Amino acid sequence: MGQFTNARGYPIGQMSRETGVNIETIRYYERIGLMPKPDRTAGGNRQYNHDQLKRLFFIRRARGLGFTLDEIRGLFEMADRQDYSCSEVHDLTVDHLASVRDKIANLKKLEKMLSDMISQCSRGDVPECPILDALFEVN
Amino acid sequence: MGQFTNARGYPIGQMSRETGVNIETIRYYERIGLMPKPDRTAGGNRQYNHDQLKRLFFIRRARGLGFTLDEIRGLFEMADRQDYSCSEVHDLTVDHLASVRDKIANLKKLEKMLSDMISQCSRGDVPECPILDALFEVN
DNA sequence: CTTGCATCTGTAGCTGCTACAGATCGTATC
DNA sequence: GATACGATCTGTAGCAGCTACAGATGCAAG
Repeated sequence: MGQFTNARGYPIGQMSRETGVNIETIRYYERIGLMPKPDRTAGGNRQYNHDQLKRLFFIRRARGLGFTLDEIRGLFEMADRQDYSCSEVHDLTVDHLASVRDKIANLKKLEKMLSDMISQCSRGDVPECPILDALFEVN
Repeated sequence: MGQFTNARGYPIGQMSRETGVNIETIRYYERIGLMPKPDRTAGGNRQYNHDQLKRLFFIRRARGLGFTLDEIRGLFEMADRQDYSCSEVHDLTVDHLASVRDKIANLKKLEKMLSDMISQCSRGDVPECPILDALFEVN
């Protein structure tokens, strides 16, 4: 970060490069009210400030952790209230963790079913395939 | 299954009840060409046959295993060709298994990050929250 | 002044459904 | 035959969370 470079704010392309969030996605976040409407140049281009950069980083990290946009909105509301309580954030995160664990459990079941099916398969160039049979079975 | 009940085919509601696939979803599958266009009564209601019931079961099972609709289309194409080879099915399934394992691995990383964040949290009614801090950190 | 990339708005598409509204079908009962 | 009532019909729009255009401008360097 140069010392004078951002006196007039960051254009959207720089926001994108620094956070790794796609330009179209940044505009999308603005449209749905997750990012604030930034200042504009005389010509109409967006000019972001440092707080907005931090906010976008936050969104990106939270998305990376699998929070939905609505959950992120909730986190911002808590953070924006001066009196938010840490335990609300805690609870939201615990809920999210539970849903992640749930997904893991389901995927593991899947994994077992798929690998069982695969191990039944002789892999020959024949028209009898135990995998297709398993899927076609009516009972 | 009664012996005469389906002489004239299954109406969509029965297809739905037997397979557990939502009526709207069955019509959706038809629209995207995953289910064939069924016969119609004089009045225009859909009348399905047993093959179509099997096909819908197949879709439902494959969806349950996390195959995408496109992958299922691929499986049907293989099954519909008289000369499909079992090893193509095998390979598609192996690929799918790999993507399931990949998802599991990613979710496990997530799980660890979330549970670490949670264990940092004292849960107090204070405005310093290590969870929010972790998300807001710029570096 | 021109070149040329960056950005703009607006809209449509993606996956896999789901949810209407408003009309018609089909069957049982009177 | 009339009527009632659930099942089904078509068509369209919505959900999450983006992504991908088209066609018009902005802006900075040479």
